[in-house]
Amino acid sequence: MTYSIGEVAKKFNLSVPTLRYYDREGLMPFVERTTNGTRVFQESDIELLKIIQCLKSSGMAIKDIKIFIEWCSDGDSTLQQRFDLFMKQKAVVEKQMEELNKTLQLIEHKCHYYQVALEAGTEDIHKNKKK
Amino acid sequence: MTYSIGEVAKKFNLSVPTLRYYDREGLMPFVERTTNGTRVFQESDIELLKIIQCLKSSGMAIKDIKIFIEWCSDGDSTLQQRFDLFMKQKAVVEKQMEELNKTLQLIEHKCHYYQVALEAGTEDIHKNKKK
DNA sequence: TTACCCGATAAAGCTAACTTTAGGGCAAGC
DNA sequence: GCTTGCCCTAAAGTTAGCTTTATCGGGTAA
Repeated sequence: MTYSIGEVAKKFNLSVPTLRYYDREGLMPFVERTTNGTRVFQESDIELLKIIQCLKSSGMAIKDIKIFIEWCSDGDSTLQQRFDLFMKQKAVVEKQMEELNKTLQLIEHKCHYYQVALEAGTEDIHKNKKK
Repeated sequence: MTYSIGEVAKKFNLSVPTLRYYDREGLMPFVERTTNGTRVFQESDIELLKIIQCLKSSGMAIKDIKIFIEWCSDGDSTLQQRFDLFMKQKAVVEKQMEELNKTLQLIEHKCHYYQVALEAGTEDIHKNKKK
């Protein structure tokens, strides 16, 4: 099973120019071409794209993902680097979740704050409470 | 207790130009000035900055935070809008946490994948397993 | 055979969120 | 009175991550 760039775009909910941009940036060096230059995506390219998407949503920059892709091309000699990268990225995401939790708590507090203010018809209800 | 822009910058781990940029963008219309134009931050400005930081880390754009700040200036007539905004943002952050969880799971899977590959000395261990 | 998709490239354009640069003011300490 | 360190503004520059535009080629259906 192979896919055209348009099919891949739909699958990943990305635009076709975005995929070509990723290719240009070196994120997809494995994608084959037909004789007239049309990209042909294999199942394995789809799998790699999933990982690229994953690293992207963990906040990794494209130029850093590119380095990982290069490590993939380099074979077993880079296993340690790739392991380290994912361990580092695991810590990064865990940190992000902590931060997001704090953010959520403040937002929930504000929801409650405005709920009470709405019921009272005025924000002053909070000022009075504090004093 | 009041603070200079430099003190606020340290407190929030932001640069001074960034704070001035926020001010220019309309995020800090309440901050007072001395006669010669120097900004003087009150405790209440610090509190508002915390909320701005919170909205920022939930992914809200500066121009949208500005709208919220304007609502704050408009008083009780905008209580409903502000409540709605935080409820919406709560949903946004919950969605982000879901996504981040999926990302974390894939990363953890990859950690394990490379752990096994490292122990075997080659990534081929996974290719063999699949077949 | 002409119209219409789909594919391709190169290059320019865009937006957000800052940062940097260039210029200047005021107050304290040596 | 001069240096140092903080403050100020306006305007230009930067970076990432795309998107848009212009121009082209190939395959198929009416």
